[in-house]
Amino acid sequence: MRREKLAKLQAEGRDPFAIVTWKQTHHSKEIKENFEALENKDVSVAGRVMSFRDIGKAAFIDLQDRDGRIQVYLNAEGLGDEAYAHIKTWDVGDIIGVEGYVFKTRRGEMSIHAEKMVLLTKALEPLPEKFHGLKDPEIRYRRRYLDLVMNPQVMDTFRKRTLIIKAIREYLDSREYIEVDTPILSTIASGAAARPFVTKSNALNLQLYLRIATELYLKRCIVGGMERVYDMGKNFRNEGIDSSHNPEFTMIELYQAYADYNDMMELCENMIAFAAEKATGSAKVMYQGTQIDFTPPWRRLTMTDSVKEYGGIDFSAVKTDAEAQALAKEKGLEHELKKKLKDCTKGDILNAAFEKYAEEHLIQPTFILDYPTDISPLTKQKPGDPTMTERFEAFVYAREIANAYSELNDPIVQLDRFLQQEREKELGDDEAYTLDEDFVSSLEVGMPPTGGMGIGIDRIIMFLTDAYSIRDVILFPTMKPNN
RNA sequence: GGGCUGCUAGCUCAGUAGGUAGAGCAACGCCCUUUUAAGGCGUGGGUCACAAGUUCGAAUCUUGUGCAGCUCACCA
Repeated sequence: MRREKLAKLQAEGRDPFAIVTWKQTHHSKEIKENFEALENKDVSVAGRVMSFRDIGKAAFIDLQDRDGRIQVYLNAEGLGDEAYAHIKTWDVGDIIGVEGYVFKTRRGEMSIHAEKMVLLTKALEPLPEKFHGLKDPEIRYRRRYLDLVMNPQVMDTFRKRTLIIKAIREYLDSREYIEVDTPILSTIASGAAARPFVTKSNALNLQLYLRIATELYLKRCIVGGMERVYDMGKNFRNEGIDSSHNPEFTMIELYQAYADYNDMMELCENMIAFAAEKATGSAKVMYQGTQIDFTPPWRRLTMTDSVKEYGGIDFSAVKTDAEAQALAKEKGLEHELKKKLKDCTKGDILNAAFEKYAEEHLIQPTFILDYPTDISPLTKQKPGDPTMTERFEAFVYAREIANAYSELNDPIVQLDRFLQQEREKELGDDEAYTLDEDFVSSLEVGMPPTGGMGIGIDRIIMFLTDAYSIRDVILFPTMKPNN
């Protein structure tokens, strides 16, 4: 039916697809916000026909543009008999241009009294139903364009996404950080515990990996003397998909020379509070019915203290791996451990106890400090305690949103840590860190003491837009094909 | 990967003692000059996700497959 209408239009020499441009002087929202100034003035708008109420010798169209909707009133007096009859053949979903003057209907609806209307694009597929809209999550994600047309909240979320990302850039740029692009394709995917995607260069006849982190390249930039750098972009991890994981996701990593993890904590809480205010107008936001307050300073708690507080286990009294193993057995922690109990260090067991007892309680923004050395191969040890590192993770609503540390810059220790990881890999941990020899040699050139941090941008956006699933903040989430 | 749930008209959803498939909106036709989930009268529209099985007969029961959502595990 719509195809027949299109064919007729083309036969009549008014093919909408032949039109190249339309002069848009106003958007819906600015007309509504400046109604008094614009009343009886001419405007030109464009957008999609969302509903068409034909009442005979007059009709009303709800026109939707980037910012919302505005009603268009049309009749034969304003447009001429022939044009009016023609416009009545248009459909919901069509994209049109309208010129006319601004006025208010009897019911008080701010509207445009049409004087000229042009069909700019014919929609061959009808839109979902106007009242119930589009709900099916599969169609919403697969055909996001329909979701954007039908669900204004979705448009709002993705506009906020842009505001948040801009705010983060603004925050760092104003503090003399340099934004760089590090490689997405490389022969070694390291810098995080994750399996990479594998691809191949035809020209080089070479197996390449998609990056799982930007860390090792950014630290090379610090070695080179950039002092403050960041890379905000996609990482790729070949892992499962759920409501907080997408195989490709946006991450920022930033590094600051002559700083440590305490400086990173301050940067983290201030930057996220800044982004929250820019995007939502407040550092306090509602997330899934719970108020989250990002106002600095956030709570600071060591991992050991968190396990003591929430699990009633005092690891500061545990001296050896054997004692820790006995404790793990007593508390039934074997289940939480990846390795066999006898291969576990005190650090592995502390981390397992943290995940079991403490993590779920971390609703308001909280920094968990001082991670075991065994699970932190790129991190500097704490002065006076080689089993622990100067590392923190930030938690909100029991989810990790940031990971930061005082960077390990001793090339000899770093090589040892990588070799330990290689051994883990041989023991069957296919997510252990891969040795990057060139990175180690960059440390031999000399990296100043440096603080670094990674923040999951999608997760920050989830909290600031009240999104339950990461798919609601990624325009085109990864999906299996369905035919 | 495990468990649970869903898949019926373009959209939102009904539809089991197994018996020729329904509503609202959308579409099509007619009426209506300030409506707004406009209204009134009329009409058309389906490989019930896919495949096999049970049965005289399957949207409905059984098995398998696909996709999706939730959830647990894994993973930061």
